[in-house]
Amino acid sequence: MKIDDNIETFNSLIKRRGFIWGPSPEIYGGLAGFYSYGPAGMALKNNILALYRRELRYFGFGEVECPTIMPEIVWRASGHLDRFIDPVIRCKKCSTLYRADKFLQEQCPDLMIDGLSFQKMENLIHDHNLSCPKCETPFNKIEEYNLMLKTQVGNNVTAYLRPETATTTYLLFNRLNQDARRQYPIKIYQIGKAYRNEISPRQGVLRMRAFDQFELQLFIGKQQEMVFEDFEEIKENTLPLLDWKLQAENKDKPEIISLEKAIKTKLLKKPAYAYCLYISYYLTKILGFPEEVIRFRQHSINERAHYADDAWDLEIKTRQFGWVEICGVHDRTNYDLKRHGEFSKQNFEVSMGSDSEIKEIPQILEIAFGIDRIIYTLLETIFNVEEGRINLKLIPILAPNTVAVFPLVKNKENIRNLAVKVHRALLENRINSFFDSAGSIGKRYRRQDELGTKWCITIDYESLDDNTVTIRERDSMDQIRVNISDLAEIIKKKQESKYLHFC
RNA sequence: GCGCUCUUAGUAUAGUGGUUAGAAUCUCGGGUUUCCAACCCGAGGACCCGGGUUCAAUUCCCGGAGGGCGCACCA
Repeated sequence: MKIDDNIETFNSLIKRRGFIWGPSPEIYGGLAGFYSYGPAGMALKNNILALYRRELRYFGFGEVECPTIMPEIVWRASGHLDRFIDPVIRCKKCSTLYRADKFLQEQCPDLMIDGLSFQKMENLIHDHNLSCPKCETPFNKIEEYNLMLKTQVGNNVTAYLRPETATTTYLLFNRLNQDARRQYPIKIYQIGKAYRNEISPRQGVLRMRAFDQFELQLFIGKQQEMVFEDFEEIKENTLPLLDWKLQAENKDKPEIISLEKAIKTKLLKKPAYAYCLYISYYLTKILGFPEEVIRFRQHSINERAHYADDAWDLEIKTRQFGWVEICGVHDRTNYDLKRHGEFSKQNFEVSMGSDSEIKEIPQILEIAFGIDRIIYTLLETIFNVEEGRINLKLIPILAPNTVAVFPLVKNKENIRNLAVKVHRALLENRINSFFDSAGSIGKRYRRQDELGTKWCITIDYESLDDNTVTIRERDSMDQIRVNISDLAEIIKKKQESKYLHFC
């Protein structure tokens, strides 16, 4: 079979090898914006999360998990109820849908539209005799389009599926404050599902209606943001930064700049925020993304979310979709805690240091990853076609199978038996080993290449005499011969040494 | 959500108003094979869903769902 190095080959691989399937439920035709992970995709996802959990212990983060459904008041306080419900107008004739506020602003650039009530916008549309640009028909009344999925709990209590995990983490603030014993900043993360009722989901898993988020929070004092101990350790690292000024000049090449310099030149205001950018870069790099495909892009002022003081997206360059945001780093100020303090009538002014007299509501810095976007962009980035061979260059600890074990030929019973024995022994050592004896040896290698398996172990005639096997490396296809008794240790060692040295 | 367009085995496709719906790859069984998708034998698997027209619909028409592209949307 001819294998082309193109995006179609990649797209079919994702399905064929059981990474991502959908839209689900496929047997009923699918519902747009919902996807399932197959065994390989789920193994990859779990491996990424396991790596992240391990790394975040190193950086001093704790993990929490909150309900995915929260009552209405939470979203009123967070601001999502206002911001996630869009006013839309529908043409009576062609039923084209427009965002009422954006449409008004476009038609009447001089008017101040932001913050107007639905009724006022409706009046304005009427007063200005605005009609559908396509067919000149007048509009219906303004309707609500709710980006949050609404549900009912118990006896008619209105609740919403969370559109982000972050807010649910903030609701734990007084508990976390107690738990942390004034050791600020409090570093906490949450991994879990979030839901958004996208108008028209596209681009596969990049815009799903149910997706996994991985959001890290720093609760931190205003002073501490400016004088931040952890910053000192990482300030010499360089990041590719594309600020909004460069963007305004229509440039898309980021400037490679050290964090120390970025602070000095006021490109970044706060060392603690710079630290967050670094963390997001670190977590991206350790998955095996090459530098060339990573950049940070700063949001312009009107692109920012309602809570943000500064915002940069970590973007990955993809073949299929251009630059894709996989992570947003947001300076949320004390907006969230202030609001939840007001709405819940709690006092979130706390002492963050040794002086009990000094109290303030903590600031929040947030690093928000979309896990499904990480997985898609990673797979696309490391997908390679080399001389007609598909090679998925996953780093070893992320690969669904750590190793695969083959008998060189399948019809020699003693070779096969030894291969099974070797495979079992690896499993005993809790190494994810996969056994395969179907087809030719070459075919089995190729199957594993498509899954990103770094090492294939083959038992041949020589093995029967001297208890050695070959280890074939995925990228070079070179083989080394080792003793069966050393195999598990060798694999474990190889696996560990293959990450942690990217910068 | 609008417009255009598409939807056939796991994957990528050919084709048809009456076909045993074809070839590739794939999967399974068997043979062969001393290391990179080889070969031989055998088997398996598909017309997105609903309605209409018709003696007969996978094929034509309408609607729905889903995908692609453009517009709009994307805290």
